[in-house]
Amino acid sequence: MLSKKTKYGLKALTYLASVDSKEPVQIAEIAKHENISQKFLESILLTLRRNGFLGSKKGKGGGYYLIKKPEEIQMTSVMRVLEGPIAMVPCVSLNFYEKCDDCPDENKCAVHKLMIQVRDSALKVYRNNTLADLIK
Amino acid sequence: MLSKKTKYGLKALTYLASVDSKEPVQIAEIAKHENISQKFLESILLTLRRNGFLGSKKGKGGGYYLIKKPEEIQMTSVMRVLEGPIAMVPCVSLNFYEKCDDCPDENKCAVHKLMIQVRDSALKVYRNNTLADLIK
DNA sequence: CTTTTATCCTATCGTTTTAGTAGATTTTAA
DNA sequence: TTAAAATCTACTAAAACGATAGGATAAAAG
Repeated sequence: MLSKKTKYGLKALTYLASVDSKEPVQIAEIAKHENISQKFLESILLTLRRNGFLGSKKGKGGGYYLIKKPEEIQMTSVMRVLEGPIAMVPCVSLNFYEKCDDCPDENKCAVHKLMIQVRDSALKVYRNNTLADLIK
Repeated sequence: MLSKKTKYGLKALTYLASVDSKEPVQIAEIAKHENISQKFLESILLTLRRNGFLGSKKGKGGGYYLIKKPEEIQMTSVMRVLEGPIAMVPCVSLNFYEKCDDCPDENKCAVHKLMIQVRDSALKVYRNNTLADLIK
């Protein structure tokens, strides 16, 4: 299941990409437009800012804005920041690899074999989609 | 993340497929071989039996066995029973569809657009793999 | 018919994750 | 100096996860 965090984060990003203004957009506006709890969205935008997707401005006239162009924002990186590993098991994760303690030999593991394929197919989709693709 | 339930269920199925015996295999044997808590595995095998993947026999010489041939067991159906919907959001699920209450128009939703692609790519993999493929 | 072996079933439980909420603080513009 | 906005810290309710406990049921062996 996709977490609400990821879902809301993606919606916020696409909203920012679609308004395409040089002026910062306020949390309240995004929350209202996308039907998201404002307080919850706050924390999501914060992590997006800390991870280099958004810039912010405080005080009156403040808000959030995209730092990069939508065409330059790949879904792989967005998903990794919001949702975590793309792989469904740590033992097939490229960026968050961990060995299974119950599994003596990865190469003979059926779960491993299947999840490698699932990971690759998901990666293909995420690499193929930028923020710009999603707002077309 | 793949749940332990699904992971263990898959391992149990592949073990049963690989021993390929006409005799039922006991839970204890599977649990030991795959390093799974026996009690936990019990409940997993039970749901696999209730969903038509396994047969069982009680008493001495009892245990579990595959009902169908490994070539006939598709990963789509296994995943749906153990893990639930293949889609990451209910609004793109084929078998468990649900409308999002926050989303006014699915066709304009970026999350929807992306998750449709992810679902299709995962489905492709699961449809492409039977239990027999995983033990090769 | 009794004992043993194994599945079946229901209930419970501790931990972690999720999806928030509350409230005070800091920064900026007017 | 006041109002508007993001920032930060802490807390919480509910659900999901990963089991565990203990008895019920069924079948086979003696």
